[in-house]
Amino acid sequence: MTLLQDRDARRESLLAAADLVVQREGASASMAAIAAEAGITKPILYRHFGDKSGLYAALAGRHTDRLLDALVDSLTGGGAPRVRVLRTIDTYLAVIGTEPQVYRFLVQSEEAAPVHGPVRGFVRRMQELLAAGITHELRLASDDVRAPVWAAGIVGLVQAAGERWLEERDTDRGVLSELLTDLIWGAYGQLADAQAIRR
Amino acid sequence: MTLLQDRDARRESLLAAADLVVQREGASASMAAIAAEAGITKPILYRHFGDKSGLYAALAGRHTDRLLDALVDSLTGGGAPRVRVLRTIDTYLAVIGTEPQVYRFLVQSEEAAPVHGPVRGFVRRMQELLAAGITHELRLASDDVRAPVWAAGIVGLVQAAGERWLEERDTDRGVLSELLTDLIWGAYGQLADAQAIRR
DNA sequence: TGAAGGCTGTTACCGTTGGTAACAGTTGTC
DNA sequence: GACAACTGTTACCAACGGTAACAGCCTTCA
Repeated sequence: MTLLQDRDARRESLLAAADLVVQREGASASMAAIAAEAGITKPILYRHFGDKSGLYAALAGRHTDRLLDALVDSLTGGGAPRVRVLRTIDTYLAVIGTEPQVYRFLVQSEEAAPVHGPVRGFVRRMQELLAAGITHELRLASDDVRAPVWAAGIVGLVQAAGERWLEERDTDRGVLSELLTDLIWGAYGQLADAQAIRR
Repeated sequence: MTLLQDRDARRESLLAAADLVVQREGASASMAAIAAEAGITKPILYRHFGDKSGLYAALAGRHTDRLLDALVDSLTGGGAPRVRVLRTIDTYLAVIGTEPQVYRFLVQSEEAAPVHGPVRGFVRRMQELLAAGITHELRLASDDVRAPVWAAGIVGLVQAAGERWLEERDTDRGVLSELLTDLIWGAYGQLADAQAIRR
């Protein structure tokens, strides 16, 4: 029992060290450097994470899980649909705006392929969540392709607008959240009116 | 003169060989393998492209330039704005649907960071093009942030929906193009009505 | 008590890869 | 015919991911 606790605690401390090195040296940080930061040697890292992609996946998963939790809370909290969407977008922007290095590690990281796995998983889960919400909210048929297409689109829209905002920072976060929500709501009406498209 | 021609022709043949190897072995192809495919040795590659990221950037740039040309043609061709947007989206989907390996090399390539440069350049040019078009079409003020935000969003929306479509292939291309155009048009109206947001 | 097994940690090594220095052949020029 | 410039090669280096083999330590059980 305490063994497992020790193992988990150790794993956490290793991830913390890896986080440090990645923030400092970028995603191309070497396993030896991470091991040195943690005060141990390479084989221990490999015993814990299998290989480099395992470590990076764990590192990324940690962040995506946290982000996903925050977004799910925002989306499933109280309020009218539009309020919930606005709140979710604002939460997303708040997180990436507060920790841009983490964001860059996750989506733009030069030379960090293993990260793609967790990130894709995160994006997919977000899409599924939205698609289910849309299907329910608009009372669409369960095989109407428009829900997943729209869900994928909205995720991409917010992600791209957020990335641009990170680079430019030419708007208040709240204003941007409102603008994006407005845009989405306009298209939302479009979706509600038209005919079903079965897959 | 003929020297430059030779050099360019050679460069092209090297890129073609690199293309082959990358399609076959993925983006983690080694420089030695590419050199072997081209029938020469490593230092020649390095003399032409500087380093690995130079080669990959050239390779990616080739594809993004081609794609950008096709999209610009579609977008600036004749027809009403909605027709031009529909045509552009359809062109995009046609290209990525026809050459999914190229698409994956460009945006999902495991372990091919240098590619991000050209791809980001491509995305940025596309965003600027759209932002200018929107500003002009809706007669927005040149410092209205909504145009670039919206442009970034629409690019992200189409990209994300396209990526999902590549994985699922659960709709006809034409139907998807129409659906995306409808969605965008709905938001477009939203944008036209609201107040300006100056940066 | 003491021997055996498993866990934690290390050193030292291997194979591959990106990248380069140094050298050889070839061709055009004065 | 010497010389410069270019094209090409071999042979090497450094760094990195990954692993085998060994050493100490703590628990467990006869």
